[in-house]
Amino acid sequence: MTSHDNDAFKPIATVDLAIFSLSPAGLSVLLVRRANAPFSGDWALPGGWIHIDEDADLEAAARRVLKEKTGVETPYLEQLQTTGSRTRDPRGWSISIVYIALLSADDVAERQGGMAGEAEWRPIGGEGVGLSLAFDHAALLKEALGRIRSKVEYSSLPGHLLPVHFTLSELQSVYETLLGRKLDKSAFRKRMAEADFLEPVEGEMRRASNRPAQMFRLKDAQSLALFDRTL
Amino acid sequence: MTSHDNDAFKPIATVDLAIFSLSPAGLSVLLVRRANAPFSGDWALPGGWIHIDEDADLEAAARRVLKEKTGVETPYLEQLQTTGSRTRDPRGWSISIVYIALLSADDVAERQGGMAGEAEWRPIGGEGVGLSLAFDHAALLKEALGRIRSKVEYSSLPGHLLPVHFTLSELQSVYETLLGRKLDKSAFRKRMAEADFLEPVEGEMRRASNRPAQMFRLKDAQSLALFDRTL
DNA sequence: AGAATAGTGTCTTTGAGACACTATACC
DNA sequence: GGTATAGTGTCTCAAAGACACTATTCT
Repeated sequence: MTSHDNDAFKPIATVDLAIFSLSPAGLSVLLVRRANAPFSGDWALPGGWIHIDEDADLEAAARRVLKEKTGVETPYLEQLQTTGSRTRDPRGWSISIVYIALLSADDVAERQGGMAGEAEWRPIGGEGVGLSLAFDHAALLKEALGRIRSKVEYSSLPGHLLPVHFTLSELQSVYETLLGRKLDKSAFRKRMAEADFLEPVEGEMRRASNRPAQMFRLKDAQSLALFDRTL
Repeated sequence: MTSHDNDAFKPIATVDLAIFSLSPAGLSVLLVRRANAPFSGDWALPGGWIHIDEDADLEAAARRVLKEKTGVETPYLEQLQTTGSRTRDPRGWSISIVYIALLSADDVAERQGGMAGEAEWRPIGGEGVGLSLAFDHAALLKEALGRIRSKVEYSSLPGHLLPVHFTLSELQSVYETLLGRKLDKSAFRKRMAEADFLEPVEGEMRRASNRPAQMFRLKDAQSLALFDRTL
């Protein structure tokens, strides 16, 4: 047995989540207020220790944290990156494995009030949430935003933030919000048709005081589809 | 203090590296033969425990391992992903943070024989090295290859595998090797000029029994430049 | 001059963007 | 018919690929 089987030499390991959804104000992230030291009272990304007796693997740990904080079980979930250093947590050498989760608007609507206490959706303004966050979470959130904004250009990512059924106009609107620029309707529809990650919901139409619109759903709500080219 | 300050609840944490270079047979990866259990005698990606008294952060740990195994200090280094589960290491719940390193051909030439014993360059054939590897390292290597192959399409990645000075023809040839297809010379040169990550080495020319070729170097040997569009 | 590779110019085709048009509902 | 949004067609322009041509060295 080496000295490293002595647990005093092991770093601390947590899983932290950047959980995103759409609110009327645009893209929002879920933050929790810390109850305990360190950083007691500060806002932070939801997270928790890895439970080696309970979690089969890292993704299971991330899903457990997500379930605890939001009640949602099967969102889009992707590993972002891992940070670790001697100084990021005053309690000692610490590692954080960060995941990004995208919640469908349906999930968010269902869970109104059913969320863990002291958790709150904060809209994203420019670089972040305009709050100082615990640990290095402000930097982690910035990384997560960078990843999301870059993926909007070449993936089905925005579709995972909408309700399960949506129209092409609604989808285009989310792309425009996240990209911060207008897209051409004709070109957009051509790209969606090529990309082939949507399927029409037969018979379902969005009705209003105008021509009804075909509703669509993602062919696979668990994974992103990537485009050949950029939008 | 919670029960998780008891170290028996902490997972094991290691840093593992997929170190790539170019050999006459094409892209190669550095493997080491394990001296101790578990998987004693098997080939594995080079790696090691995080030394919480010595490593300031994860990247420092990766650089330390790289230096120990190859002697190289400043290659291109990027975090790939983190795996962790109860079953991947028989000693217990274990996390591996995986990094990709790209070694310049100059570094490899210098270190001939200066490498740690029982380390060996293995050429990549299709999906992997054609060996069964310790732990889940075969899957990790496959992920690393996927990342590399995808980045060749839209980044300066191949330039990091060449000697510090190289010609455009040599660079094109590496792109072609990694992509597995031929590229048009004219289009390739236009793209490289736009991408703007190369600078000519004034006065230096590759001489042979034909027209001499201008030599180039990367403007930044530590980071990748990304293209707007795909090759 | 011939061989070999470096480096550039041109033509054709493809695809994205701009924009206008048609379609179908409610009022 | 008027209005509002859905959905499609067309034209233009720019970028990418194919390919041919010129340039420069050594033998």
